[in-house]
Amino acid sequence: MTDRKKQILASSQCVFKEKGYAATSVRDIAKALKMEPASLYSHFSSKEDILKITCFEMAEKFELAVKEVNDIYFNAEEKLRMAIQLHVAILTENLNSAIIFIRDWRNLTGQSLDEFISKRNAYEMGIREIVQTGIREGVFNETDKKFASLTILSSVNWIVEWYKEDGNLDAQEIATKLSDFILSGLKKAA
Amino acid sequence: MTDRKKQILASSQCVFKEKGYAATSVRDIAKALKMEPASLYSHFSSKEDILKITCFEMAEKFELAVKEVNDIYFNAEEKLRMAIQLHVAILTENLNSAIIFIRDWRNLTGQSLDEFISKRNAYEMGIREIVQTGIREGVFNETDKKFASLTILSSVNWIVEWYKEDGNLDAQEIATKLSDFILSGLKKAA
DNA sequence: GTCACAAACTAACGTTCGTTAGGCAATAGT
DNA sequence: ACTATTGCCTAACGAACGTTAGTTTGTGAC
Repeated sequence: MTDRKKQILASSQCVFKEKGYAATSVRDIAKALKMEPASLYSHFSSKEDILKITCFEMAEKFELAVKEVNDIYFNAEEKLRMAIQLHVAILTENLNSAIIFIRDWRNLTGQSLDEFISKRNAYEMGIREIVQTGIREGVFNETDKKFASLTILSSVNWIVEWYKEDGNLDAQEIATKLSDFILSGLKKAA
Repeated sequence: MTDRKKQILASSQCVFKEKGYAATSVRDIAKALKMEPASLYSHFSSKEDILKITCFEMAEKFELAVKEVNDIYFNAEEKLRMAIQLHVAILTENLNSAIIFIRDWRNLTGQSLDEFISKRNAYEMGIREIVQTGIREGVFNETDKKFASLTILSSVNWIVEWYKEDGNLDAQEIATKLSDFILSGLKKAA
């Protein structure tokens, strides 16, 4: 990928973040780059191409993260904390793409959509297995594994809705707080 | 609101749920109702009118729910459990609208958008106050209140992504599980 | 029977959409 | 110096968009 292509990609993602993929026109993207709409097609084959690249680049990052966690860390709490930390890091370091990954992937069509969904499911299964490991090890409460992993992922993903780069919480702090919350809950130990 | 208008509204919401508001055309809605696009304008002034009604009807339900909780329930854990239960009930009983409420409100414009955001913020503040009460009462851990309430809301809202009416969990069960998870976390008490 | 009204229709408006065709200027390789 | 390639341009395509105007149809009230 050329530098120019990366630059156009980043700018597109910025516009998508603001208006959403479906409500953003190719002309909006071009305007943000101060170029003509038609010129975009020297770099991308279609508007959906931009969405596709964005979604799959993010999917790959998450795929690598879950692999890393499973390769290196041994006990379940450690694994879960690390998975959350990596997840938060990916989201915050790629905030525009992350929002598109979470919010706009539905606009993919055909085979891309199917492939994306299966990658998403694979990642979710990765998290679910960590939860399962914890239960097997006796350190997590027996619980509905699917339910628990969906709840974990939802609270992690939601940070893209309020995270600001110049806010008072950095990614590491967020990950720690989130992990504490997920592991220990709100209620004071009796 | 006439029955026919309600019917058209419900059908529109169903189409919006599938494709998203921005990607849905007035012609898509009309086709689902087996009527002509122009006929919709006997009932609604614009496509955005449908979105507006949907979002604000949902906002009102949530507004009433938080009021009810604050009027009736006294201790913080009870309040939080009830708020979650009502929230889940609203989502599951109005699944199509709920998805639009959560996902598509950004497509509102002008004053409607501002008003919607302020209603949303008010609701979030209601939840935050419940958390605050719990901390004051000494039953919740001292924590970042904003962070905690956002995390709670995110995990509750995410159920619209996977909840199926014919699934094996009903709304009450989901609310209980979610409350348990939020209050006690994943980790076994030491 | 006719009047009023609601709710649907047909037809079309002007705009915006994603995309393509074809050309022009600059740059790099030989 | 010539050629190929890259990256942008202008112009425009056909399709789809949200919406409006004006008309017809069906229904209930008097």
